[in-house]
Amino acid sequence: MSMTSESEERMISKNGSDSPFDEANSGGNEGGNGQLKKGPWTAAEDAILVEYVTKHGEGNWNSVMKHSGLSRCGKSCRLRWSNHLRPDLKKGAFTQEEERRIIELHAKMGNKWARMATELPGRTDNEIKNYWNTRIKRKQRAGLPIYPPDICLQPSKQNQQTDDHMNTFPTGNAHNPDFMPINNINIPSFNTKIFELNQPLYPQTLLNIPPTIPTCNLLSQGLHSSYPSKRLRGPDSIFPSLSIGGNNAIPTGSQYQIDGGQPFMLSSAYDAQSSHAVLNGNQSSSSEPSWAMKMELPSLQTQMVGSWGSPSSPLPSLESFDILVHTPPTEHTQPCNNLSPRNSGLLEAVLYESNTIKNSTNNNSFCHEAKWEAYGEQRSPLVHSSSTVFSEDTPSLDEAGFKVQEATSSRPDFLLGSNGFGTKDHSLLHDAIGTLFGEQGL
DNA sequence: AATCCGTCCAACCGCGTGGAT
DNA sequence: CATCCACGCGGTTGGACGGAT
Repeated sequence: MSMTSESEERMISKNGSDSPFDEANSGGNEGGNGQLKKGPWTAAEDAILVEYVTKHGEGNWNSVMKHSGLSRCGKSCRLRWSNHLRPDLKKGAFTQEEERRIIELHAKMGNKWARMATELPGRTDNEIKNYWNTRIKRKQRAGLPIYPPDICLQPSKQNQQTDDHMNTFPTGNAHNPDFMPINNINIPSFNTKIFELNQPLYPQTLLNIPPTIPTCNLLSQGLHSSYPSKRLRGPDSIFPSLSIGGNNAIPTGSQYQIDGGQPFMLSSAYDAQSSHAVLNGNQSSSSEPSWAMKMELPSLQTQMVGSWGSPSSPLPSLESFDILVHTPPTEHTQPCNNLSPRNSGLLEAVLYESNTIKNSTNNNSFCHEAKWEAYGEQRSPLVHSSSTVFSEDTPSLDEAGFKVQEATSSRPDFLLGSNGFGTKDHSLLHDAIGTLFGEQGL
């Protein structure tokens, strides 16, 4: 980008007074010297800005800077206006209704603060963002679920009733903090104890485990933004589609039981017609949120999608990774055309490769094939290896107090609640990488 | 009383997008 | 078509504040 006004402003602010308060602050204006002021706004500055905007209207913020006498950049003016000076702003703490709305909206949209703000009259994106960030931190510390189950279930019902994309569960939640690694949330939080714990907070439907929990959302988080937006960036745009859906890891209709509780089905939105079903926004948007998993499981999915899948993750591209993973079993190596370079399958691939190496060493590779065949489909090792890895190598989930009983068929454990790379998974990963680089002589 | 620590929130920063030229 | 520019979004930072030690 060229030297925009913002660039200029950055230069100025860096080269200019280091302290936003050096003087200026007496009235806020430095006007003449060309240096842009930063830091807190003064009442005088506010007054100037309000007067200017009242007179000339919003927009053209750089001209505000030029003509109002404020030595604030246009961006700063816009922010100040929209976050604090706008007459229609609602001040004060969020009401309970607003809080609930925020939770609902976040469940639907993920970190789309600006869009959420449009649904909450008088509230700003910054306000909502701050609220959410503090709230989520608090909940994470407390080991509580981010979403109350009833709210999480809502979009499901809506989805079943309408095709309205606005009602779809977020598929762009790779950036959703809720799905980021939550190290301090223990797997046991999934059992009913956590629900009891939550009762005072979310008195409704806490034990109302949905009869049908799709797997697709687990995998699709962060891959698509379902609401119309002219600004698709980050996870919304970098995952045009992943091929996981074409190789759904969980057999459709598998039934599971948690701690002897009510069995529930794991249904997959994947079907033969839509090989991208799981990760395709349309498909996933028609599916339900797997609230329980998202809330409670710092699972492999969570780890990978939330952290590894993050656009900011300094991970090697798939291309570079392909250099590392150069010997996948051919029969499992479906062309993975849809695999984004930032696909969360990266870790899976590492684990897969490691495991493959290990097992080939131990003449155990046959086991992988058998297991995959048990899933009834061909799958890309880049996508599904972790299921094999974890089903083989991950110790019993019971250790973490999270017991999942599969009623009908084999399933990838990681989807049901790996312990989110706890100690053992870290060692597993370490082991895997060690295997990859060490045993392969790299 | 002093210090530490966590929370809240205003503001900043980097970047992407779309319109204008 | 390329470039410039304005705008907006989401993430992050840093200071103020209050409670705990």
